[in-house]
Amino acid sequence: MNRTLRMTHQREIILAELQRSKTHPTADELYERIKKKLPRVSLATVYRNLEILSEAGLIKKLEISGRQKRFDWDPGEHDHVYCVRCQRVDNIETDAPAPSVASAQEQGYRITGCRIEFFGLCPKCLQQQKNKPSKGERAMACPSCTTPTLSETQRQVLEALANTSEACGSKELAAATGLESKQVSCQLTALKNKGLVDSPIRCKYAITEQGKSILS
Amino acid sequence: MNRTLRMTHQREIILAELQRSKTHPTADELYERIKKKLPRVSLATVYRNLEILSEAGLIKKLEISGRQKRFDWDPGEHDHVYCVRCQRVDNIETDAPAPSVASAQEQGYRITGCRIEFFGLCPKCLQQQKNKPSKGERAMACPSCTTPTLSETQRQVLEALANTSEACGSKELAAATGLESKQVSCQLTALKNKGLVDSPIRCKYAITEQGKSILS
DNA sequence: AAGTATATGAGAACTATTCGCATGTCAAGG
DNA sequence: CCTTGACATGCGAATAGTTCTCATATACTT
Repeated sequence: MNRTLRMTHQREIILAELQRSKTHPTADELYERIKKKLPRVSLATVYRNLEILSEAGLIKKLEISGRQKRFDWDPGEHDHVYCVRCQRVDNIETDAPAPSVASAQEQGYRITGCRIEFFGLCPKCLQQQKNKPSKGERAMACPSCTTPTLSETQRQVLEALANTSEACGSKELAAATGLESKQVSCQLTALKNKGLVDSPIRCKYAITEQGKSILS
Repeated sequence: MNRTLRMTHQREIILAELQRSKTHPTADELYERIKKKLPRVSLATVYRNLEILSEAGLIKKLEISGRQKRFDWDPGEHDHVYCVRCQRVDNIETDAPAPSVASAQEQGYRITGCRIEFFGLCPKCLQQQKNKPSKGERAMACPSCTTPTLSETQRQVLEALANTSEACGSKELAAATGLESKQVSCQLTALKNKGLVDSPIRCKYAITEQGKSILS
């Protein structure tokens, strides 16, 4: 009835690869690395084994703050910091006493443990933020900095905007593109959120550098 | 450039509904409740507004341990307990000092906050666990106790098993069902994991009570 | 009242993860 | 050394939770 764990080749590699990593990788970061040594592994196997190994207590599963799970080769007690920007997770040392179970008023709960997470910006993201002060609040809105993809309509609007020398209103753009003005203003909002367009004067729009570069 | 928040009807209702809840609901628990007052709302609206409201600081988003996000009408500082079994989340009071930012050795991080979560079993789940001592370790393996669904092949195997008076081997079952023995043993494993079948003697299988009940 | 900025509804898309099944492999026993 | 059954794997499909897209509707500002 109680299963016996078998140490298969893939399991060994997965464990080894995790143990050599200084950070706390996600399942698919590991998968990418493992594929180099074991080109035929399946992502499911990686997930499965990480799960199994952590149930067996050989590693630890970190379920930090809503995002992907991460895995820790060190199953001992320790706390973590994570970067709210790039999601990186590191160990952290604290000299505060761990809040004991006794210290909490457990209204009827049977408490079995406690997790402490710090969060903030990692050194790298801190650096980046200093370099580009990120005009306005926009940077916050868009967590990932990947190149945005444009819908057909958005491209049309953006191109029209690229052809004007000065900021112009949505009506002119509607005329230039042949689209309805409702549509245009809606697309402009989307483009603005992506940082491809900005609005130097209320209700006037201009293409940004980023907007130009995406067209080429 | 800086957006203005509009207090729309749906936003009001969402906020009101969250504020009246004693627990910390997930987005779609809220959605279900809100639909009763506002039948045409869309789930996306609920998500969007919860996000916006929490950015605005009117409510708080709880990203606890890997599962769904939950929302808290109280944006003030406080800690939480959650049930590892049913995922319920409650507030918890602790008399331990909050680990200050200073107490952590932030290797290059700029730390902006800290989160403390306790976990364990909530009163309800504690009760349930006492009532059924859950034979063996099986309960651990299957976190959710929902009725499992059977594939066609599994049902065949299970039915064959129901027709035998004693435990039997996979070969006999293969003969009885007309399936290949490989398939049968594979399905047996699946069925065993679901608790519908057990193996009183090594390599002999029998249907469990639960298995019988699922066939009817 | 007009016009712009914002918000919404509906459903598609996306991401991270798990499942189902056929097939492969290991270890023990005849 | 060959079978057998337990345990593993690869693959693709399924799922859950959440976000995005776009047309349309609504709230503010002037």
